[in-house]
Amino acid sequence: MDVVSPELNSLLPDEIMDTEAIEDIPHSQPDGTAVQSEPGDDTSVPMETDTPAASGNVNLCPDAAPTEQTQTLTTSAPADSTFSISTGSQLPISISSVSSPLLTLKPSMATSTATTRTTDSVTGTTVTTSGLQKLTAPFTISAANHQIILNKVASSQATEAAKSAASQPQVIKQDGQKLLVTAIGKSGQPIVLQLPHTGNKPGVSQTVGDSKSPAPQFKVVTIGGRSELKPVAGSASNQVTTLQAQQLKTVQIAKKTPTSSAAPIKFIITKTVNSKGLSPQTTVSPVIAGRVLTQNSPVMPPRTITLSEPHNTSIQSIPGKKIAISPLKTPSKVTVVSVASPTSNASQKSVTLPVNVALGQQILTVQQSTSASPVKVATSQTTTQNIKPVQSVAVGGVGGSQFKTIIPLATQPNVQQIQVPGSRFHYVRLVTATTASSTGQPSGPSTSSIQTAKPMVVSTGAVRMSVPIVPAQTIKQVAPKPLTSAAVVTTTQTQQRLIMPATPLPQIQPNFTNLPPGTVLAPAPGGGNVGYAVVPAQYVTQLQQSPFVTLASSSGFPASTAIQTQARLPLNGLSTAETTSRPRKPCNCTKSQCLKLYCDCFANGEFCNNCNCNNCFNNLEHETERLKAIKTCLDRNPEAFKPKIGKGKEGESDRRHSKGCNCKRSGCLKNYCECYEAKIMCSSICKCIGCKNFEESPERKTLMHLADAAEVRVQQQTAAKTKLSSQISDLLMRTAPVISSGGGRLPYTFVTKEVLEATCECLLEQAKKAEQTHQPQAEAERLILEEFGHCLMRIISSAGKAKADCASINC
DNA sequence: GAGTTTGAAACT
DNA sequence: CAGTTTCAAACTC
Repeated sequence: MDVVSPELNSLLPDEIMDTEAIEDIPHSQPDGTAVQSEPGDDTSVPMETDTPAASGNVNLCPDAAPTEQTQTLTTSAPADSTFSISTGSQLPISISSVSSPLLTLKPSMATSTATTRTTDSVTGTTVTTSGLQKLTAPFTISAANHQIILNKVASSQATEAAKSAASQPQVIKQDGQKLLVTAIGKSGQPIVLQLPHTGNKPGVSQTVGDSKSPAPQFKVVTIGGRSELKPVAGSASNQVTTLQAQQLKTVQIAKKTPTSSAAPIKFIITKTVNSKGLSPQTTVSPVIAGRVLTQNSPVMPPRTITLSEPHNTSIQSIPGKKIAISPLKTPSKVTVVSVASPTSNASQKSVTLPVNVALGQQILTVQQSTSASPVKVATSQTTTQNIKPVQSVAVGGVGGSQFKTIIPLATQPNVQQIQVPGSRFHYVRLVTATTASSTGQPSGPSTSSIQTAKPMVVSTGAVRMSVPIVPAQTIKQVAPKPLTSAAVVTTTQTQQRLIMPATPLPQIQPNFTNLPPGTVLAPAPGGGNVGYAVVPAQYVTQLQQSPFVTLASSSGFPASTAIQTQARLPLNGLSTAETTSRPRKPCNCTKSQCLKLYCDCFANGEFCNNCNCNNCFNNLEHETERLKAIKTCLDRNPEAFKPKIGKGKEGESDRRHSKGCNCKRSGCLKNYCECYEAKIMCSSICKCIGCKNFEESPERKTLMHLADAAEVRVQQQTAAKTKLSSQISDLLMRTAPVISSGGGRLPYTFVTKEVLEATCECLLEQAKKAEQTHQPQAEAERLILEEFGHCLMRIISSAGKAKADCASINC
């Protein structure tokens, strides 16, 4: 059984995609401290650096172990862009340029004889997690669009050939094979590592198998286009610096073999961060489990991306391995990671996540297959163990499209949700509990099982949270765990959705991107053990608040409704700020069970929480019903859960309703109209009658003016109230202490009841006197006023005297 | 707060 | 695809 080592998990938050599955690595030492790589297996794949004139500098800095073959490639690039890659145990990639054009790196060959040998059986791409890493696959880095695409040859034969002739260069097919690292940050541009389409280059042979199998694209979606560099690599010598592809990743992607039952080819991208746990040398990783790390440092620590693929002879012989990855056509990007069933030790049992790319979504399938030979991953503390890759997929849609994370879950996986700092994505780490027990993972002090269960907290900037979550099946096993004070849960990201594989539901898989958050795809009857659960960001937040993933949690906690804290997902077409500033209205559904689009909560992919609905099924307790309802909605309208209001290219003015309204009586000037409600004009696609919601509409202008006026009034009133309140407060602040102390009392404070009565008596007495003397009325009034003046003078005098006395006393 | 109006969603 | 019904929000009183 495979369990992600705690160290690796602890490092994961920093990573976009992190599959830490390393399996079938022969010759791994039992203690697991180091995975030994076989020199013979090391297939040196010439890596060429193709650097466009305008591209940034690419440096391959091998650091290396003496035995390592490393090459340093430096490519001329724009001054602003620098890309450096050192292949030793690590592949450091540094991109210092944002605006630089596409940078294509073709490392001639970097082979490292590190302890860990992970070689892509198909492409020969090797990524080592234990300090030795091979980067044999050429890759392209486009700093301009924040995309780094690593193209990997998906030919099993290539690997086989490589094994047969180690000296022979492996074939790298560069067509369409991409490792896409997408950093959705400020620009929203992904970082793509891509193999150049150089075809066959000198020293590079292409295998037949490659031509048959479609070029797999591996897309790693990173979080937040931060410019900071993070130390990901373990060994000090090996460093990868990337301004935008900062995420450490260990991605093991099992190539799906459609035609063969043989074990799937695995493509492993291992970020050095993970290797930290594997390699004692690794020390740089900022991410520490249980700690809050601030990653918003302007200086981005170097990152290492390791591509490793365990050798599997059986696998290698299988041509035509495929990875179901959709072309990069649609803005929506989906990465799907499947975790093989932990229960099967049978060789080549691959649980390939059937990812449907139908919607043009980019889907990354990361699969971990259990092979006969156990994968030996050297961790500092653990012995040989199979590490299940845990993948998080972030789908970054253009124009506020949906972000989703699809994670295949093992049978009894533990999930750790990771919030990458600065990222708008939530990451989920899945750990197979059963594997931990079965593999007899070392029960060291800091056993991985325990650590994995613990929530990771990674803080960077405003968003800083990594919380373990459990898969849909094990949701009831979540035990509440108080968050640390440092843990700050923010859901500032725009629509974030996590798809957690729970059990297979093939019929829905094609619509992953359309699935609303919170969707749990139930396993299809007779299907595999891999399913999907679409977890909304809110859900992640919910889980963050209490859930504690226990590995051996067979005892089910009842599905906690408490964790269903309503989170705020951006509404259609609205920015996060807009949505976060305005809490969603609770629904009042009575008949729909909140499982129809009538319900705004459901329509927005949210769980009901603090709503006024009756007989609500839109919660975790009714996953099945909810799933079914979602499927129904999707069947009816595949885009049912997509935002209705698409963002225009340039600001709000271009926003428009995707379907248009059908208003008949409201003139589209009431909130009945979805266009008006969204504060957008009706467009040509609207079918409304008597529409007044157009630019030149006088009614609309009047309404707008009235609205503006009302708003102004409200603002003025608010300002006036605020001012008055402040004045009163100020007055109270000035007077209250005086009154209490007696010193410095204002004169009027001396006008007590007694003083007032005395004054009145004086005035009356003066009036009587004038009356007795038969003074004219005017004179009488003068005398009275004069007496009043005298009274005031005496009061003031007394006040001053009292103040002086008080002051003297205080002194 | 109850009742009415409205239009999207669901249904036929 | 069109017409009708259902539904819940928006609105009015």
